[in-house]
Amino acid sequence: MGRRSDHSREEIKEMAIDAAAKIVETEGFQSLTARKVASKIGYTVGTLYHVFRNFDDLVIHLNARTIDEMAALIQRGVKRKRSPESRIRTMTEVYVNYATEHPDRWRLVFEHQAPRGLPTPELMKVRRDVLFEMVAANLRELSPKHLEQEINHTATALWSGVHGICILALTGKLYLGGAFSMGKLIDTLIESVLNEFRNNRLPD
Amino acid sequence: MGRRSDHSREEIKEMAIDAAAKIVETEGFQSLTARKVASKIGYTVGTLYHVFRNFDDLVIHLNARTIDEMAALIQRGVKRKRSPESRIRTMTEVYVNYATEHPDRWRLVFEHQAPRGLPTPELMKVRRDVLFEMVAANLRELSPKHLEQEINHTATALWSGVHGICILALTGKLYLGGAFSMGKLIDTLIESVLNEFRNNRLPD
DNA sequence: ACCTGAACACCGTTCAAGT
DNA sequence: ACCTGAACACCGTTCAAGT
Repeated sequence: MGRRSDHSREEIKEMAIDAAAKIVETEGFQSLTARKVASKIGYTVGTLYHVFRNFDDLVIHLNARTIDEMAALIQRGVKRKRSPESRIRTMTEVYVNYATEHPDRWRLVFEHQAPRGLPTPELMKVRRDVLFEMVAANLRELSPKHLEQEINHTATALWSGVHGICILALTGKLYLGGAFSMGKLIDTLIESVLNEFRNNRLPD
Repeated sequence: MGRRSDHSREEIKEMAIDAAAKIVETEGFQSLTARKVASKIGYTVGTLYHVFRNFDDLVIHLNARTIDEMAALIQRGVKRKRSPESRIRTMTEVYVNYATEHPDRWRLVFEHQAPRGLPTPELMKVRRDVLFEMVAANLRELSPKHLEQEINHTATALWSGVHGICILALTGKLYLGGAFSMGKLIDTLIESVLNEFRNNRLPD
C-alpha cells in the first residue's frame, strides 16, 4: 500500500484545514478529531501526521485561517467608514457578527491551548495583534495628542472588554436580569471608554 | 470485590471533587480524567458513575465549588469597604487575584461546556448571577435614581469587560505593544464605565 | 447494596511494512 | 517517497458478576 501522490503535501494540508473547519462548524469544536478529518479527505490518520506535527498543529492552522477570515471581513467593513469612531464601532459589529455566526470556530481560537510548555507559534501572535492594532490606529487618529502608550492601553482595555461581552454572551453566561442585547452592551462600553479617552487628552 | 461501605455516597462525592480540584490545580484542567480522580480517592471508575451522572456532572460540581470559593473571598474583601465604588474595585481585585492564582480552575468554569443540547443546571445559573448582582447592587447604591434596567445593563457591561481583560491576560492573548498590567487595564474600564454611568443620571 | 473488573467504542500518536 | 494499517496507551461509559 502507500504511494498515491494524488495530492501534494500542500494540497493535503489545505484539504485537512477545510475539512476541520467544516467539522467544527457543523458538529462543534469538541467533535473535532484527527481521524474524522482524515476520513473526510480520504486519507488515513497517519497521513495527517506527515503534514502536521500533531493535532494541535492542525488546530493552530485552522485558527489562523479563522482569524484571517475575520480580519478580512473587518477590513472590508471598515473601508467605507470615514470617522475613527465609526470604524471602531464597525469593527466590533463585524467581530460580534462573525462570533455569532461561527461560534464554534470563534471559540476554538480562544479556548485552544497548546500543551503546557509549548510556546505559541509566531504565526498566531502576529494575527492576534492585528485587531488590537487596528483599534489603536483609530484611537491615534481620534486624538493624535495622546501618548503612544496611552493609546495602546486604551485600545487593549476597549477591545478586551468587547471580547468579554462577546464570549459571555455566546457561552450563555451573561447575567440576564434584564433582556440585554450584545450590541447595546458593547455600545455602552465603547461610549464609556471613548469618552474617558477624549476627556483625558492631557496625561499627568 | 464489591461492598466496602468505607464511605457514604456523600463522602465519596466530596472526596472526588477535592481530588478533581487538586488535579486541575497541579496538572491543568486538560489533564482531568475520571480514572485519575477515581484512583486518587482509592476507588474504581465505576464507582464515580454511581455518584455522578457522568464526567460533566463531576466537572459541574467542581465548578460550583470554585465559584463558591471565589464568591466567599469577594464577600470577605468587600465587607470593610464603605463606598460602592471601592466595593466594586475590591470585587475586581479579588476576582483577578483568584483567577491569577488558580488559572486552571478559573478557566474550567468558563470553558467547560456540557454536551450539546443538555441544559445548564440551575445549580450553575444561580452562581453565575451572584457576582453580576453584587455589581448591580453597588451601582444602585451609587445612584438610586437610575432605572433598574439601566443598572443591570451597566453592571453586565462592566463585569463582562473585566472578565474579558482577565481571560485574555490569563491565556496570554493580550496585545503587548506596551507592557500593561491587568490592574491598570481594569482601572481604566471601571473608571470609564462609572463616569459614563454617573453622567447619565437622567435617562432619555 | 455496594463496588469491581472487564468490555466497548472511541481518542492522539507512532512506525514498520508495503508499493 | 508516500501512504497504510496495526499497535500502543490512553479516554468516557456501561454493566454483569462478585461479596
